Amino acid sequence: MYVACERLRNPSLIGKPVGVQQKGLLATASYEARALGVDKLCSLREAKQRCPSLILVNGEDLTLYRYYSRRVFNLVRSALGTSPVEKLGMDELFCDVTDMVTEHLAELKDTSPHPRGRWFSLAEVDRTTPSDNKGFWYDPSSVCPGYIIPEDIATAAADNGVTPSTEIIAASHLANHIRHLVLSQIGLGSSAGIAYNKTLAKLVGNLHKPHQQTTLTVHPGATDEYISVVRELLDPLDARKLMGFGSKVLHTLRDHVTGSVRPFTTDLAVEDRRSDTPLTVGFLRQHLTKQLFCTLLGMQNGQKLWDLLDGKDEEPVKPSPEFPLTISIEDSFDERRGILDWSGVLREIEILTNSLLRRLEIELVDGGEIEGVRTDPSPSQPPRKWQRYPSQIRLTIRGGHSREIAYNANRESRSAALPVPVFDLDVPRIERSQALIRQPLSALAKQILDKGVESKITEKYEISIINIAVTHLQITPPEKAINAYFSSETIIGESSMNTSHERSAIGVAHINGSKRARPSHASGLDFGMLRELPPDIREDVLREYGIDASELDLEEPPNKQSKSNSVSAANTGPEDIPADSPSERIPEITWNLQNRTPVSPSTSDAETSSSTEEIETGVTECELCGAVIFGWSMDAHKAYHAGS
DNA sequence: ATGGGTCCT
DNA sequence: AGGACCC
Repeated sequence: MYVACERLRNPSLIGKPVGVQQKGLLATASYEARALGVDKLCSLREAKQRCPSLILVNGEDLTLYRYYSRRVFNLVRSALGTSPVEKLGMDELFCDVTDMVTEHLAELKDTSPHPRGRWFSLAEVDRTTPSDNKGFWYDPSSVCPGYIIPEDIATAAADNGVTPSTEIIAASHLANHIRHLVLSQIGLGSSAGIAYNKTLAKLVGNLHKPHQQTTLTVHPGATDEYISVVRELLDPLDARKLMGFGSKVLHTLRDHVTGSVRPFTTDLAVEDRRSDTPLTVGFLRQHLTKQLFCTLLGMQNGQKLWDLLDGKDEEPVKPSPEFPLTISIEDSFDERRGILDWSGVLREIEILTNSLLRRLEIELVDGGEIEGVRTDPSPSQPPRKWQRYPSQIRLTIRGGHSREIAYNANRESRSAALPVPVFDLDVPRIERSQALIRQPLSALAKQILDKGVESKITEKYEISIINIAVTHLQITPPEKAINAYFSSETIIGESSMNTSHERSAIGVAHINGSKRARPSHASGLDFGMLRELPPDIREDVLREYGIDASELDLEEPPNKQSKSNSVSAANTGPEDIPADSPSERIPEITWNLQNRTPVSPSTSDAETSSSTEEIETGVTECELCGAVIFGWSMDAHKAYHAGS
């Protein structure tokens, strides 16, 4: 999906081997690149070595992908009306189309046959799309578009007497139509799986990847038909392909298998499992028991996972809320960047905080967001109103760069109330960021870092990840804060005491960082950071160093690494989308039609050819600046406004 | 591993 | 607050 989005921004990438880079790692690669031997998640070095022609794009900034993810989500939701649509990550959706299909089939009863086939009526897509998007024709005699499981069902239906249900056929055509909608209106290709539950839909959706869909027609009614088809499908698979079988679960199961099965078996197949062969679904079901699952994995979870081995899954499609539950931003640091003194830590936290506040304005403020992501009800007057108010802020730090730390190990987090004044859009963002550092973030960082004995000795912190999250998004505005959060005036009361405390903490860190040398001009004062501090804090720090602020010309950068440059390079740069970026194409969607009726997930990648009537039709005028723009580049143009 | 997310304990 | 899972 990332490659597909990049191709919408830069069509010259179409058809070429493209890799998306995040730090030293290849986050994903186009199918062309995969054909040349490049794997997802391999190191950059390995990728370049295996495929010298690989074109790399940096994908550390997710803004573009979030934007298309939102658009696809909104498009699918609007097409499906009240049907639940659940997002899984940025590029997969589950859809429970039970009600829609049921209504469709009910309507069919009192409709006479039509030469064009059957009309499937949809919810209105949205006001920018042609009216014929309120439904589509399909030919029920074509059975299901794309691949079908079991394979012979289309041809041998008459023999078997097993024919796909009318509902799964309708769902399959619906999936096909939605995929067409996403391609034609957004320019992203996709694959889909259609089945009677989430797990099976997701599973079959991954079977035929670029731009295909797969329908598993059998209903989990415990019939012999269902059992045999699903076992044939699932048994040979690595259990990791089932949702919920993650690394811990499989490790637990493997430990049990290698420990308890080996002593009393000579089965070569079992011996194999001890080394590296994957645990298959069939092996687990045949050699383990439900009771064992419950013992090993917990009562509830064990039951659920055990049922999954038979393709049984009752998980509902949970409608994803319009706004996420948390919004977070993070950066990772290697050995070169990740050895920081206290002021370095604060500097990185400030950069991240500023990025986070920018994102909150884009995603939570109505009137300030990228057009098309959420619709603005009255373009004439900009309301600029917060749609959600996070109430907590959390700082997470992962220390250490050693190879052998387990995934997610060493992460520590602390959270605090989010000060209400961050919502004041009249205050410049950088000031609000700095206030957040002062106000809870530096204290949270201290709580996490100053517990490390080692760091106290060296005055250096070994840091590999910093993450800042806002959580508990509320619809109702918080109580109005009593001011002074941003004020440089000293006021009486608790808030001024807190502030004062934090200031002195910053000053101390500086002194320690310079090996407690005499505070002087030549000592370890970080001028770059000093300039970043709000003037009142800066004065306090200087006072601790015994420096008269008037001796310094802080407006003149001591070196050319001015702070605003570094902020821009580290975080805002990639968000500045060129106004003349060309058009689009692409991604992966997984989506799903669920339970009593079909589910489908899907994923896929860009494709090259024609995506688009809509995309290439004509010229339109930008609502914001009046520029006349080709339709296909309007998204990028608007993103340009949003990012500036 | 990256830069995100969700839910459960 | 951390841990498991997902992309």
